[in-house]
Amino acid sequence: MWKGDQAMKKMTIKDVAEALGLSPGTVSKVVNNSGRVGDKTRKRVKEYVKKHGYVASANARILKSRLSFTIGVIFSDISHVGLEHPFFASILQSFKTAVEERGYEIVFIVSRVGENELTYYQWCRNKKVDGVLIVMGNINNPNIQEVVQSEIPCVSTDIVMDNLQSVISDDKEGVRLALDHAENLGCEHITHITGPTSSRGFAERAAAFSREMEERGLPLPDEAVEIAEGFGFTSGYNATLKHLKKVARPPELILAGSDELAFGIVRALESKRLRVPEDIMVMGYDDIKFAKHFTPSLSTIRQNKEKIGRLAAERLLSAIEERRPKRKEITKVPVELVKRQSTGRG
Amino acid sequence: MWKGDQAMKKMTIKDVAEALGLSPGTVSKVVNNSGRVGDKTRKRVKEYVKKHGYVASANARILKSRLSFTIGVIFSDISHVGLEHPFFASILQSFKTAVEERGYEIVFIVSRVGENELTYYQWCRNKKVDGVLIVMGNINNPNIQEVVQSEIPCVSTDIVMDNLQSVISDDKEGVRLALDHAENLGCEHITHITGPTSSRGFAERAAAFSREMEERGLPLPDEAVEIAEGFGFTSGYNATLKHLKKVARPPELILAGSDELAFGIVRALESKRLRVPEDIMVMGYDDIKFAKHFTPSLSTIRQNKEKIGRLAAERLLSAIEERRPKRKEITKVPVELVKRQSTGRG
DNA sequence: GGTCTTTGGGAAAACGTTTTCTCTTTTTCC
DNA sequence: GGAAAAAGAGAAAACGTTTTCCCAAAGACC
Repeated sequence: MWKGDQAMKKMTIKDVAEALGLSPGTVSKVVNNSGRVGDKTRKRVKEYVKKHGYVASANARILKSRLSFTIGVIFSDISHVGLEHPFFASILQSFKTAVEERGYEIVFIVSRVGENELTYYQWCRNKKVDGVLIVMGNINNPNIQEVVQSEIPCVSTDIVMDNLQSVISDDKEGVRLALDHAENLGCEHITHITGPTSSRGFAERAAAFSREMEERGLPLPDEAVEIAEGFGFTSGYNATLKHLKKVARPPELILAGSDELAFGIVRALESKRLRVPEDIMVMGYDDIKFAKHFTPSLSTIRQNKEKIGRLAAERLLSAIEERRPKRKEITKVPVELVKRQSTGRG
Repeated sequence: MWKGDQAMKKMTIKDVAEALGLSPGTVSKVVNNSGRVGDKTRKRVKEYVKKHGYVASANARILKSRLSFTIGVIFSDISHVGLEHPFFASILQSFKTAVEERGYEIVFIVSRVGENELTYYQWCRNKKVDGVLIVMGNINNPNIQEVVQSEIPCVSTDIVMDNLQSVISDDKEGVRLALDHAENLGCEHITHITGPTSSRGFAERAAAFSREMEERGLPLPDEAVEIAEGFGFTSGYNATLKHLKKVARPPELILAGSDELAFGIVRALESKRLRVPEDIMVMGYDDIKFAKHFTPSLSTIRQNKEKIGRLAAERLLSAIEERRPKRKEITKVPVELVKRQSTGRG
């Protein structure tokens, strides 16, 4: 027989109070370190609680006190790749461990509960989440706008909006580092292949690329920026073939908007008998775990995913605990150039 | 000024009742499709609720009705790689979408809340989760044992225990397919390099490997099974070097316990001037997304991660909704051989 | 028309906390 | 020693639901 048959009854605050000859209120005060309680009583309660492993019902507590110690996570809906996307998964992981260290937990925001649809904001109110992390979202999504403009503290590691704190990589710097590297390698004809510009990161890098190229006086024909229709391997592959058809002569270096795109780019080039890096060099962006195991190992701009997640957690928790009014604020996290074979001298 | 200043007051069931000249009880009955309510009233309530987007406070509901529509997820603690592990992330993702389709949501079980430590079981009771998914866990962890032996419905996609439903790959079949493939390629001297056998999957594959090798009458010296000290690239790399030192002559094929190990194995071999697949073949296990982009692309045994997650969800939700007594039950999900370059003819 | 059911809906007691008062008792201070 | 202040603890009212009774009205039946 399974042990559940003898499942102990859940211990409530009343049980504790009774066992100690106190009132529930007093016990509550001890547990929450609030209110005034005598030293002796305090100690007695603390000991009992520790010994018997009492812990307050989360739901009752939240219901009464409107503090849930819960962070809602918006992982967008765009297809259900979510957790399988290494870059976002990394950020979420470090955010998660950071908030957990401070006693919070994360929960995914969904827009359906039972039968009826719910906006993100309604859901958050409903659940009384203390804050929201947007790890992947679209600026134009009204659901996201609503929650960002609401009274609920938010932070994003992806988008930038009014009233929203963002913790993101310094994309301008990233592109600059990439182009410095390219110039050092003697490359002048450079193409940027990136993902849909509906994603802020891609858009920003594309813009920075054009600006930088111009400033450096490097050639910037229209075809120098190619937008792939997605962000995976296949998108990079197809975009590359398309690009090669457009241009008279392949560029000397291709800067990808992400590592996954770069993988596709490299394979597409190879399929056209162009060797990387001998005939053409390729740089990625992100430095996901696999970039260094790829062949050729991928030169890339490393985004500090761990730090982004951790910083986002700090910002959000401060905002929650200090009840600051919301305002737009952007924290840029430095990026780093990682040189590997894909831009190595042949 | 941000919209939060005018944040609408949350609508409660009382507001709805009042607006319609009804009692909260009646509204509740309509919302939950329970109890007896006249057709006209029912319709009136439904319309109002839909129009004004009322939705019951999750916490109040859970507190009263002991049904949370929430699944706790145990992602173990072993380092904090969790979400960054492609195999487990995939399973979790498909589990997540499957339960969300049925109106449940997932939440990560942590063993600390505020200041005090909590066992998984306590945490579950505290949160009133309806069920638990163990996506990565250790049989010997008392915390896990406790929750598995409790009255809370559980399902695992990793471990196998008494009173526990498991949805796992057919590892015996996987190893058989791998060895069939090896034999077809004319390999006899085969080594298995796998991860720590504290993980069920690794242990099972190692066992299956030895058994199968014996049954086939293939050579099975002690060194034929090498246990790496971890499950990442580096572990595979080091284990391979260690293995090569032990043996007089390298094996003809190495079967890895996971793709990530296989990546390390291949690179280690290459560092010793052994070409894959010409000099020695390598097979992975899992077929994570990157296996096909690796060079050489990795032959592997594909675990159907999507199906495992989905099936686990189905099993768990049925168990919850049908209130079946718990018992050990293993659902094996078929695996599939994927032939790629790492075992291709040179 | 008088009983017997059915039907629709409300009252109120939980669920397990937190928190604001209030009330004693004790301490402090001159 | 007495008044004022402080300290310690309890009572009770929320928080927003669900659910069990219970009661009145209406239908059904002979």
